[in-house]
Amino acid sequence: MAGIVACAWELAREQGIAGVTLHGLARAVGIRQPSLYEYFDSKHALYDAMFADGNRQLIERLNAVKLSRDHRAALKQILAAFTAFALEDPARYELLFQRHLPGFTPSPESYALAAEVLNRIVALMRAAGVTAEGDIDCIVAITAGLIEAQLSNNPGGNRWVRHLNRLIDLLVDDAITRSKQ
Amino acid sequence: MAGIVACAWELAREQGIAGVTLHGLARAVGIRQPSLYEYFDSKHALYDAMFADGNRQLIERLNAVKLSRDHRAALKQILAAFTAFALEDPARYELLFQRHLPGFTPSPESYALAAEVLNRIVALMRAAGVTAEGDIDCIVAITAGLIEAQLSNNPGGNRWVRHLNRLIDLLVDDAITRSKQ
DNA sequence: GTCTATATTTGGATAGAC
DNA sequence: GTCTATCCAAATATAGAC
Repeated sequence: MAGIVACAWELAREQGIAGVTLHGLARAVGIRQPSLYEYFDSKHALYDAMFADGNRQLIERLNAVKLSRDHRAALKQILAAFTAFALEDPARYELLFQRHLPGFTPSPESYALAAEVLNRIVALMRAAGVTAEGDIDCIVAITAGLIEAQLSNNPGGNRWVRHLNRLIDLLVDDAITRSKQ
Repeated sequence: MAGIVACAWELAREQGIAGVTLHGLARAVGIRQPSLYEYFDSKHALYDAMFADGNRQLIERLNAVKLSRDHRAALKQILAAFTAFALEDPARYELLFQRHLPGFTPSPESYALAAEVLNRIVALMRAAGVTAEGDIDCIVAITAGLIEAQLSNNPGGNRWVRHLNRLIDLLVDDAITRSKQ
C-alpha cells in the first residue's frame, strides 16, 4: 500500500501527476490493473492517498527544521523549507497546491493535513509580527507566485525564488509598520 | 472561423479549458465533429487559435487604458487592467498563462502576441523606475501570485487582488531605492 | 464544406474464477 | 489478493461520399 503510493509518486515525477494512470501504475508495481482496486476504490481514492502522503512528507520536512529563536528568521527558514519542498518535485506540488485534476477534491481527513501545514506557517508569521489577515494573505500569495514562476519558467533554477527573503523582509516590515498605527 | 473560436471560449467558460472537446464544440457550433477539421488541423491548432485570440483580446484591453502621465500610476493602471482581464475569465487565463494542457505549446506566431503583452507591461515598469531584471521578475510573480490565489480560493471576490496596488508601491519604492545605490 | 461511418487509443471500472 | 476477460465511455483522427 505504502509501496504503491511511492510507486505512484515515481510515475508522477516522470510523467506529471495527470500521467499517472491505473494501467501504468499497475505495470510499475508489477501487478494487473484490476488488482489495484483491492487497495483503492477509485482513481480519486489513489489521488487522495497521494495527497495525504505528500502532506505528511511536507509536515515531516517542516518538523525537521531547527527554527531560529528570532521569529523573522524562523519564518524565513520555514518558507525556505516549503519552497525547497515545492521545487524538488513539481508533480507533488501540483497535486498538493494546484487544482489541475478535474473533479478531485481531497477528503476531509486529507485536507486536515494540508490545513495543518498552513496553520504551522501562519503561526510563524504571527510570531514575526504579521497578524492582519491581509498581510498573511500577501505573504502566502507572494511565496506561491515565486514558486510557480520558478516552476513554469525555469524549473531547477532559482531566478525567481532567490528573491523570497527580500520580499519577506519587505512585507514583514510593512505589516509591522501598519499594525502599529 | 472567428465564430467557432468564440464558441470555444463560451464552452471553456462553462466547463473549463480542458472541457473543450471537438465533439462538444461541433455540437455547440451546429456542425458535426469531423467538419471542424476543415478549420483546424488538430485539437492543438484549435488551442493555438484560442491562445492567439485571447492575447489579441488582452492587447486590445490594454490599449483601451487611458494611461496616466504619472509613470507609477500608469503601471498600476495596466496591472489592474491585466488583473481584471484575468479574473473575468478563469479559463482564458488558464490557457494564456498557466501550463495545464498536456503537450500544447503555442506556435511562434501566437507566442509573439504573448511576448508583446509582457513587453508592454515591462516598458511601464521601466518607466516607473523598475529597471533591474530581478525587480521586474518580482512584480510579475507577485501579480500572478495574487491572481492565482484569488482564482483558486475565491473566484469572483477580491480578497487577494485588492492588495495589488499596495504591493506595487512597496516593490517600486524598494526597487528605486536599490537602483540608486 | 459538410456529412456518415469508422478506426484507434486510452483509461476507468466490474464480473467472476482461482 | 490476484488474475483473465470484458465492458464502457470519451475523444482524436481519417476515409470517402455528396
